[in-house]
Amino acid sequence: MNEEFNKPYDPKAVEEKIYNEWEKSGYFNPDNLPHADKGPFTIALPPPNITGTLHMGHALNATIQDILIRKKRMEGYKALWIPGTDHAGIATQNIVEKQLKKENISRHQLGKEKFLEKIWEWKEKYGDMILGQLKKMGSSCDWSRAAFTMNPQYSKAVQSAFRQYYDKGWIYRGERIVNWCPRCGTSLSDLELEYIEEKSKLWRIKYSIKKTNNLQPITNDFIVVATARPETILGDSAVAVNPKDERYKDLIGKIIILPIQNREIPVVADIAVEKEFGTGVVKVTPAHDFTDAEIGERHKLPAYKIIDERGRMTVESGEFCNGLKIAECREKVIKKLKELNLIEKEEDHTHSVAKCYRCEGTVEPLPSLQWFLKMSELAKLAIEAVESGKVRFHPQRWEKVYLDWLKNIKDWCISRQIWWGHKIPIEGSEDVLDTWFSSALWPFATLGWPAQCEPTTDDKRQTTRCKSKEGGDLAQFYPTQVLSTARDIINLWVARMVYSGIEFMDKEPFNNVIIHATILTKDGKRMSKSLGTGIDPMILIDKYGADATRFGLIWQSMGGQDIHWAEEHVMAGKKFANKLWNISRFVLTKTGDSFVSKIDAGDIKDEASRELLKKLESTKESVNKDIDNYDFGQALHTLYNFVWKEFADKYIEYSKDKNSEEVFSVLSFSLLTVLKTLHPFMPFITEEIYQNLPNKNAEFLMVEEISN
RNA sequence: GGGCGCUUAGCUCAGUGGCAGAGCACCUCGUUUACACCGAGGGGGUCAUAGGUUCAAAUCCUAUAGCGCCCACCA
Repeated sequence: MNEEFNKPYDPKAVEEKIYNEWEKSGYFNPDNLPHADKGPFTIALPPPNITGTLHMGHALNATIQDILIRKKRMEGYKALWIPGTDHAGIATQNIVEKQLKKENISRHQLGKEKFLEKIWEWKEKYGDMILGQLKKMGSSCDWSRAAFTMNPQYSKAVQSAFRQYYDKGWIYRGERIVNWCPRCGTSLSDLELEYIEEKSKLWRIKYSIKKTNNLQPITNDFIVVATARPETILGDSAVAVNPKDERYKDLIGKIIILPIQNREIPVVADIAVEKEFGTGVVKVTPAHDFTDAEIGERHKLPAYKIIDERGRMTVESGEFCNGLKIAECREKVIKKLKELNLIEKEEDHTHSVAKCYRCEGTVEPLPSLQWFLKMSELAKLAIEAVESGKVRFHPQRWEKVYLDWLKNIKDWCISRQIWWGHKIPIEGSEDVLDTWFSSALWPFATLGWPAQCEPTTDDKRQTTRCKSKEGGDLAQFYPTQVLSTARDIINLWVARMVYSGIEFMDKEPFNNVIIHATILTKDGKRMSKSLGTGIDPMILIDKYGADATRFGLIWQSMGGQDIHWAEEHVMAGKKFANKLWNISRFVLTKTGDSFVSKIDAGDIKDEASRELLKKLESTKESVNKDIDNYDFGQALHTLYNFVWKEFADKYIEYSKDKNSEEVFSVLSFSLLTVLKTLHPFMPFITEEIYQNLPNKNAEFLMVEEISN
């Protein structure tokens, strides 16, 4: 027995050494697996953004995927886990910009070329750091295939995808109201907004009605509109009421004198107006509100762009506020209206405001010339994939989130006015693509699409399809089997991968989607770096070891429920590792040269031994079943219970005064079986113990054969 | 406004029709050579509330309350 086999178990002495041995073996690459006689089993790691380091969610997700990959590898599949990182457009640009700001440099001072160099430097540093952290977790990824969403070959995939959409007429350019982040200076898609509740005011403002002639009696000489954004008065081009609202029936068609601007605008009837809200009269600002834009279109109203891309009032807003910031203009307008005695009432009002998901600045709807991808056909593909059951979510309830979004989808604004990203491959456009445009291609772009394709024409769908070249990765490893990811990117990413896979590869990119738990603080708050409520998985690894950290994460993942993080389960994992360590020492000391790796259960006569083997068998079955159902926590509980209660407390105690070959064989066989079954969950310690067995079947436990 | 999830021991959570469970914490005993990161034993719960179905409800149904999340054209 190895003299390292001292007590207690020390993960630090083991984990790095074992990981290096695994890497050296080459077995993370399925091409090198000695007995992979079953089909390929592929998982594409959701590429972490290069914006920082890994958090608990990444750690949980890496563990889940590693469990699946390691189990399949041991079962004889050509197991491939493709790792990589995402360039994460706006997020990365912002973080590098912040970095520069500390040195008092703006990206504009630096210039585009130099700035992009800085980002590439950042990418090298943090990209490597992230991959290093995945290794510390024990992730058995094939690093030789590591991908990055801005690698040269990946860029080719992005261009091919764009071209194919363009050739089909699904990409178009248009001046439309988009979500605009003045701080980032770019458009955003609907999914890139975060809404937060803000306390504000609702102002009731009097708009006077123009007298047409003296013969027409008018009941009031003004009407009252309610608004939360008085500064947009400057861009009003109508006032609208509900056509069925009896109160305002006579008003439809009348002319209103817009305050401050003194512009004449009509009263229109539109179904978008709710009779019950506010006064039932709404001001219409077609350039700066999505609903108002629709009303404007229906009534052919002019759109005055009064707010510009920097969040300042434009010339078109008039001399009154020209050049002011939005908030300044609001103050000024309110002051003026008060002077004119046009504010009837000012009341407290809470409403949700759209914020940029990357910088938290307020997003302004404004008209802008952008590129769009037509979604109607693509959405159909993604909907069908889930409704037909070809793609399944676990837990299933997330399918609703996916389908609800796809069924109400709008065209996707794919252009961004930032520097870091894939340039739109059209002459004269400086825009880059939404970072999710490239992420959407991940499951096949990482495997060599489109280089490994022979294009074939599909008349039915009038599209060029990819027929994967034989022998290449794409033919061999696409589609992947499972995707495991966080719930907040179901639509942002999962849905887009599904239709992209079908559109370009004619095959869903995966059949099963695991939506793993979200990890919250103990009192149910979001873990956040800025609030200091986050927990760094690397610190846990340092304190308790990677196996214990993985144990703690999985122990708490039950049925996809959110996890209120409790560190004591990681400590339990550390104790369990130590228990296993001592069990192994006992078994190895006791059995010595009699250690056997195979037994014939039928030959065992001893009653307690037969009983243990029965329980061992049912534990194995139960664990396999649970993993197949993605009930990882349940599987670990079952295994833990067997090892500690049945094997250690009962059988090992029983075996102490027995010295028969029969008992020795049951002890050794049970230990080996436990190591194999537990290896996907706690790979380091199980591998280390395996290395100390007197006779073993394989070079590494990682490639030991197990049956399912 | 719509949707989803949760509420079980001090804490974190399993348990989906048949005697209330685990980990941690707590108490008692135990320096038996695998392990004190241990072993043997123990205390502790009106299963959010109200009503219903059933021989039987933590579990199924209805309503209510609280917590959390998501979506929406919240003027």
